[in-house]
Amino acid sequence: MATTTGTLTIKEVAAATGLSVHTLRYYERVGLIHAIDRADNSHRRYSEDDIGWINFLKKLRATGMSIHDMQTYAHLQRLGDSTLPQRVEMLKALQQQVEAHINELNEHLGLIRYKIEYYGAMIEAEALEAPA
Amino acid sequence: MATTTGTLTIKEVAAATGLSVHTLRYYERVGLIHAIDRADNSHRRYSEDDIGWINFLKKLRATGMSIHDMQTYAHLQRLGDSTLPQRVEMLKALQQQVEAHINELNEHLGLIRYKIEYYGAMIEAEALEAPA
DNA sequence: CCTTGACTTGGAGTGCACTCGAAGTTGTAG
DNA sequence: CTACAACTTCGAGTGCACTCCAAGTCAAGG
Repeated sequence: MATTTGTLTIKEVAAATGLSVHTLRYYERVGLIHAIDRADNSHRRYSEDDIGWINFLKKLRATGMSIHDMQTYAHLQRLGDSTLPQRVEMLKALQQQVEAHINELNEHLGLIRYKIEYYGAMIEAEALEAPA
Repeated sequence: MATTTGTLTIKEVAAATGLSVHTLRYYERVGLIHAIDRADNSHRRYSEDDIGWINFLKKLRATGMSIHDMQTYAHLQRLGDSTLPQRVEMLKALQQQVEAHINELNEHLGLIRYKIEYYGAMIEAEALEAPA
């Protein structure tokens, strides 16, 4: 649990995480990321741990979690281990949403595949009707 | 291919499809839905076929397709069978996106499940340290 | 000394997909 | 005749998640 001291610039973190520097500052501003360490010139210096957290945030976003809910989660995280039960509840709710979402996508995927097949057959049929 | 004549009000279609009346008008305005038949009093009268199309639109949206791309698709659809190849291409691209999305969600789901497990164990451990 | 470039801040602007408001028309019920 | 409900249009407003801008600071290079 060695809290690595910050060494990475915001640009480096942007490159490492795929978020823009704008988004990194935005995330910090809205409390998704804790107040980042500063160098003497007041520039941000991120640690490796920060990268880990940011990558986790990215995953939460990618599951469809809203910024608002992520703020709640980040806040609980900062409150420490006493909030573990609440965080587990949030994760369980998220798990169910994601599972439901995957199921829905799979259903729609079935229809898409069917249409590709069906339209493909129609195109074939037309090609036969009017051969070159 | 009997083009059923419109009998359903916008409210009924909203109830049937789960879209709001606002959204139904909006979709028509932006060209996702063709100009709907009107009753003598200029009220919209939807057909069963319209419901089918709207439900398909909902599925496209649910896969993450943008309104813009849906406009393209709807436009091609209205141009008739000659656009089948382009529509198949769009569907194939969509299929790949959805498959990729599902894979991503499954990966993140793995992490979520892991965290639920791990945090669950931490909570257990804490409960043992400080028994009631 | 001057320029360049990477950073800082606060606040404004953007794009998307709706969502709503205001004012008007029409048809039915009391 | 009046009230009401359901619809109509056009345009404005909303919420989300960024995304960008202007003006300023600071360190290093020429």
